[in-house]
Amino acid sequence: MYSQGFASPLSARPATGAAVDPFQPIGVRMAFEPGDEIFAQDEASDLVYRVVRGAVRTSRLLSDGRRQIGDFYYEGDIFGLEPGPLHRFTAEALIDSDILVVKRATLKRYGDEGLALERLIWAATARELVRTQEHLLLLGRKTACEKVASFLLDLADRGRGELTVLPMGRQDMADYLGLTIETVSRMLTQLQAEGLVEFFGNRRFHIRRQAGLARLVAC
Amino acid sequence: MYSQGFASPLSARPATGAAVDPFQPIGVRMAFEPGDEIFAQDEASDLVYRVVRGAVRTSRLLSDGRRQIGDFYYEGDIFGLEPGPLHRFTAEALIDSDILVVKRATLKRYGDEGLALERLIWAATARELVRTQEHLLLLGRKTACEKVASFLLDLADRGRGELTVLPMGRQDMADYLGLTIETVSRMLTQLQAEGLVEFFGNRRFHIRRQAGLARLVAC
DNA sequence: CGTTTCTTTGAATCCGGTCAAGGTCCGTGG
DNA sequence: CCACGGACCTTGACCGGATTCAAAGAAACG
Repeated sequence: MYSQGFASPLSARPATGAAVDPFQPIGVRMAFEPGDEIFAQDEASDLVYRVVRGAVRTSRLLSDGRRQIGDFYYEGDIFGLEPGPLHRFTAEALIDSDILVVKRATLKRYGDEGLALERLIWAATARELVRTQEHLLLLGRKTACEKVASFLLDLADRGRGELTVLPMGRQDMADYLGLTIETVSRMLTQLQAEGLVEFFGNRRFHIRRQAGLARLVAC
Repeated sequence: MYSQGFASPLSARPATGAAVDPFQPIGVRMAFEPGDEIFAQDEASDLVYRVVRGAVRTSRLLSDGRRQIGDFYYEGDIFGLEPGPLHRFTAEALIDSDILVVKRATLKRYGDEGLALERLIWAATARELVRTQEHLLLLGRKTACEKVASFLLDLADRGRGELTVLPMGRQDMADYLGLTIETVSRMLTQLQAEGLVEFFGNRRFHIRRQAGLARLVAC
């Protein structure tokens, strides 16, 4: 639903393997390591980004250190779109990632391809809004257990395999869900004890009872 | 910042007084009473709405009755924009309101005016995203006291007078802030006791110490 | 002026947070 | 291959902010 089928220059796929994607005349491909900053809050936002490989988080810091994660972005996702001239969130790589970077202003020079891209950007903004609204509901009116269940289901929906990989640590999950790491951990333990999910190590899980989990999500 | 200066057919202003605005060739003006539904969740979303007079809330209901308010809209605000074909929130009038309703598909027929409108709609969507992101931070990482303080400041920033009117009841505030009415009430009492705001009746207040309130907001 | 609805206040409870160990995972080097 | 070390995760005990339950008080309406 998210990562496939964009017939546009931005659709560089890691599957091609090459360092410079042959289907990719626009933009620059950059590599980031875990924790690397891709752009910072309050920086000028004239670039658009696409995850070619890896995973990214956007976040905002309150003055006293509290942090809220805006969203996570995976292979194929576009991010860094801002309605204004400045980034309202910081973006950082969660794991080793290749990011395609395009100057927004140059898109217009690319004729049809540029137009297709502009359309793609509009679609990405729309998707951003929808996800943010869903996130709102989660933060405002769901319990800790429902939050964690929602998160796991959402993540599993993207991956196509039985086994889903968590590219982020517990602290990132907590800051996305508006919880503490301890609470996240406890809920994961609980969901596992109920036989709804099963973890293999800290960052691999699969959903045992989809319906049971879905019942917890509250919608 | 929000309600003035749109040089477009949608800028019907209540100040003109007439039931049918002379500057308003497009769209239909409709009247709503408190609690009236303007559109429902999961309804088709081919219309765009503008508050000519009054105030509106958008909200979403979980199956068990929990409710999250998406946002409040006041004079001049555009709402009902959806990235997809269906409304993801319900919209209801908070007080007696006049709403201008425009079919989105017809905009294209209006040439320059239609184009101006499309641009206006893009701007409104952008603003929507920014506000939703701010709301996210509030729900995820702010305390009850900070939430209420943020809310009052945000509302006061829109009105130009000393005295600000709350067009919504405590339950609506609570469902916007992810709290209960009791907690909202307690925080209001507390802020008043600290001399930061002053209430005149339940729905009128003014800010006594802007800086003191702002210090509570955490950003 | 009485009725209804909304708001405030108080007391008790509980969910999630805080603080503090203890355990696990995993990369590194012996 | 195993031992070590550090980062990350889990668990437990306790605490506290927000909710819940209950009732009193104000405001709005006819």
